[in-house]
Amino acid sequence: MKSHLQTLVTAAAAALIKEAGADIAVPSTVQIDATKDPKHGDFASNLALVLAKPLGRPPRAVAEALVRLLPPSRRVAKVELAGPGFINFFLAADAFQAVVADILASGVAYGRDDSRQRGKLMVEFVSANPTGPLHVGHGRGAAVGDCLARLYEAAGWDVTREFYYNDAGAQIGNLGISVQARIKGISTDDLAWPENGYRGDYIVDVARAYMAGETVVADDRSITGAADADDLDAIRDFAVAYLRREQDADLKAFGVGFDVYSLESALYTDGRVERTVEALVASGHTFEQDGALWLRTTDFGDDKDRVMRKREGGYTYFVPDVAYHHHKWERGFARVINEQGSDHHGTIARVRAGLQALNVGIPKGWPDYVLHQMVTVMRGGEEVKISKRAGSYVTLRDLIDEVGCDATRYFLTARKSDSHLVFDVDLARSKSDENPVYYIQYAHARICSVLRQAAERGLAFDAAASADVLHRLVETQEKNLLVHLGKYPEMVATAAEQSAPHSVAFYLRDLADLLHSYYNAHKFLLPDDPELSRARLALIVATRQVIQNGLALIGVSAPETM
RNA sequence: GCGCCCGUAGCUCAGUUGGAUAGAGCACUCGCCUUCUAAGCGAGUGGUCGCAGGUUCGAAUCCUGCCGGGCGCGCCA
Repeated sequence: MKSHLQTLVTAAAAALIKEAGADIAVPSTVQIDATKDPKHGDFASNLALVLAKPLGRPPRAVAEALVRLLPPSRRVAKVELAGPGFINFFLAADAFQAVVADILASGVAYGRDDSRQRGKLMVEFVSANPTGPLHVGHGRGAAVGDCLARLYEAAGWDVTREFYYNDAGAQIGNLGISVQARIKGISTDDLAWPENGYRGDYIVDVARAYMAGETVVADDRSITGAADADDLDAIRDFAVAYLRREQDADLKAFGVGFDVYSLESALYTDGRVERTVEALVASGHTFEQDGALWLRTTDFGDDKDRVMRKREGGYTYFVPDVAYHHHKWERGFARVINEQGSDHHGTIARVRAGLQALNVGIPKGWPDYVLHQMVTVMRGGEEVKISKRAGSYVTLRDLIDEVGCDATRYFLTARKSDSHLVFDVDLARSKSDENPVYYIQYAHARICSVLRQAAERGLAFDAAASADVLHRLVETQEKNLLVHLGKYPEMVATAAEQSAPHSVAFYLRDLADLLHSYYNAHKFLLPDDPELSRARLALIVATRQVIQNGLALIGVSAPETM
């Protein structure tokens, strides 16, 4: 609808410029906006205001000329001038009603572009190291990252979900020592407890499973406990697999899955780290100082140079990071989105700088980043900080167990990711009108309920019989609903473009709002007027479809009863 | 000190590639269930969009400077 109006207005602008003999270009994208106030029609254009200055004529005069030159359209019922020079479009009723037929015909594909023609795209997210249970912050990353992946898929990208982790470094060594200490009966209160040991209760579970000779199977590895208290390598390998399995279980309970797991250790064993160093040295951007090897990342916009090889030997994490991202590029991902906590934002400039130094044709701003801010968990008006299991932080599992997967996903998705998020546990678990999750799901369940009643009363919905009765949808609530349903594809496209999953949650909240208002104002099952009944059922079935499609994007279920 | 992010109603937050009178939920006040689920609806109260300048037909939105909060600034990851 919007693009149709853009075509009309662009044509009018071209004609006007020609008529005036002016040497200016028609703006490449003519702005057409849905109006806020129905008095201003359905859509409005500010083009006359934009063209007034270059044409050297008052905005109102430009607007009048544009209206005069506007090609006729069956879908436009009326055009008005208003305010300083806005052109307001009033559309014909059937232009809105047609969206119902469109949705019913498209089904789950409504709002989607399933062609995958836009190319390969990777979303790397969560990427937690296997040293403990996932915490709320990982949960936010999982919810946002997975929703982004679904949005990009809906927008026509061929999406790969990737999880990157370190299974070898100092943190993992520390993990092994911690488990070994527990095996030997050392507790966190003892003097012998390792200085930087992981203190959470889950370490005890790992130790017990290892000594019991359990076999653990994670998504990307499996291992059997060797039950040897002195074999630190075996303990470490077992602990990694055990904690990976725990994380997989949490992610599965959260409805999040991955296509690829990448290991930092693999970058060393397959020689990529070494090759990266060689390539960077060959680039001429490295130098030796204080016994260390540095990369002059300041040549590429970083605010200080970075060490690659430490004085005592061994590479900093920066090198495998560059190697890893170079590999992503080689794998053919023209677009990569790294979803991370904003506390890591300092790494962005140096990774991009390292990739530029390689000089292999990677664009300057590649890869993209979506950062999320911290999550504060509140219960009973107070901040919750401690989980028994993890020791020092609230786990994702805690939240799922307490408020459920649906509410957790909704609350972690429904905020702009670069804003701090206050997760109110009491609100999320309340089964009342205060809770937006239930509000949206209730709208869906209500429609299902009406359809059950319809079947019982012999008014069962029939898509084929509804196509030619849509002109009966003329009430205010029906118009509002039709307009909002028509905006769904644009919402999906914009949310993907702007990497803004929260707009899906807000759209659904508004859609549910319109449905509930409609429900309270009008009846759907009208034995005395089967034609109107068919039209209204078609409208709410279309609404149900869009609620389902939207909830699917944020990974929240659409229950048929509540 | 430097860099990034945030500051909008009492609370939690939308709205930021400049558009018409700044929105929603909660809370508060008043109404609505013999009728398809009241987990719902309607009406009302509530704002110097952190502050001060600037840019222009027009600024919550763009620019500059302040104030307040978060995060980062390791030869840790």
